[in-house]
Amino acid sequence: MRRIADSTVRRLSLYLRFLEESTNRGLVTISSDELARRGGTTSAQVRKDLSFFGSFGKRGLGYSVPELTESLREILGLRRDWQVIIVGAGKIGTALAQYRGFRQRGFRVTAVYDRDPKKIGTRWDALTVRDMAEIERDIQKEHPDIAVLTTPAEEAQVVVDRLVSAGMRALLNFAPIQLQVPPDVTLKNVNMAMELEGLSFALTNRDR
Amino acid sequence: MRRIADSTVRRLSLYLRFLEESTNRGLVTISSDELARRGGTTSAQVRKDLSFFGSFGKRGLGYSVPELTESLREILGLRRDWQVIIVGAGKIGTALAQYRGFRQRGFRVTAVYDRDPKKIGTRWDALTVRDMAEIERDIQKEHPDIAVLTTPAEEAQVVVDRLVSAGMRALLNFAPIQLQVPPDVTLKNVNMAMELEGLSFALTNRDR
DNA sequence: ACATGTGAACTGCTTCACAGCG
DNA sequence: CGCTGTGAAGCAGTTCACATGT
Repeated sequence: MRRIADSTVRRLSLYLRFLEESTNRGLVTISSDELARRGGTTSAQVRKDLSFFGSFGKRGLGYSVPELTESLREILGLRRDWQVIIVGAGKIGTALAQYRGFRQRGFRVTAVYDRDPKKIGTRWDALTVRDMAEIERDIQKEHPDIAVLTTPAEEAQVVVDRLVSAGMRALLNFAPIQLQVPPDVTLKNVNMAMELEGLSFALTNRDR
Repeated sequence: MRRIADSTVRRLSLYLRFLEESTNRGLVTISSDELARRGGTTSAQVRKDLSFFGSFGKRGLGYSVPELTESLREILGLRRDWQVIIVGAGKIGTALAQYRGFRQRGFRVTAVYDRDPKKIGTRWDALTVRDMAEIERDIQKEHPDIAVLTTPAEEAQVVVDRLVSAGMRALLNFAPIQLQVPPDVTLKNVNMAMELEGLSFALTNRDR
């Protein structure tokens, strides 16, 4: 398989969302044009994105909603559940741990870590905040798939180094800092400061 | 001014972060190469990014940390404060409203809205949750600059339409849905579901 | 007739490489 | 000599346009 662009994967994720919505509305087929309108892209883009993985449509007709849904789940690796740990039990970590959308999509939060003794042992729903000191042991025992980082920026790189050497290979970073990871580790960033500054730039330079 | 790529603006935001860090470490000058290493890019990229806005460096020397910091603040529109409202007082909205990083960077959360009567009137810090019904009036009176959307996905588009017709021109959307806005409105998305699915894809297709 | 699938053209971001200047 | 600033080249992602299959 040829290398797939990040932008393509993001759009596949969107298409899947529309397909799920279409299923709920009882639609049986959908065209690349309809998928494109909802995703703010073009029909050619939709077809090109899908073409990297195979031929899923019927000429003259469009795509079968259930079949394309299943194909996208397969492509995105969503036919299985993923074990997620959250590192950092601050405001955002807490909010994420309790966020329903995760489990609904097959991302099961199985542990939350913090190093603050006041937080360790606290319970939310079925989760107890664990001691950061135990994280290496736990990773080697429980093999979580994805770590979500919600520590303060100052600690994030140190924590990442620990997670990576303990074996984590997929990280979602919320700390407003660019982390360094080895090439076999996949890192995605959610950087609200950056997005806000993007809005600030747009507002400032609107009428150029 | 020529149209600036989104990716460029995001990097400028990163450069600014490193510059602030460099200031704290007492550095006086910095080279494009150093900026590049921290941002996971190349020195040519750094120089090209900056070149869209002017010449900030000294040949043979590099960039003055305080001068480049100030220039980037200017470019990104960060020499003023921005008024931010949060729409949706759920888990994530609550976490964001209390997030210190916002105010530190000049983004002042001035109001939080929800339509749930049980939440309206609740106080956090200096903020009281306001009734969603009053949002149009408030926008016209208080002229907030940026709205952060943390409503459930089902309600997000309706809320956006209300915000836009009330005059909002910059939106940061946390709902896992692609929103439609007119071309004069700037919309940025933070979509955790999409990032997680990107990680799922990477983990699944790693050894292609 | 209609919508897909895809090579070819195009657009625009990134990288190169070097002239220019301190 | 070192590092910036920048045209030119390279490359990746997007769009076009049409042959193809139903």
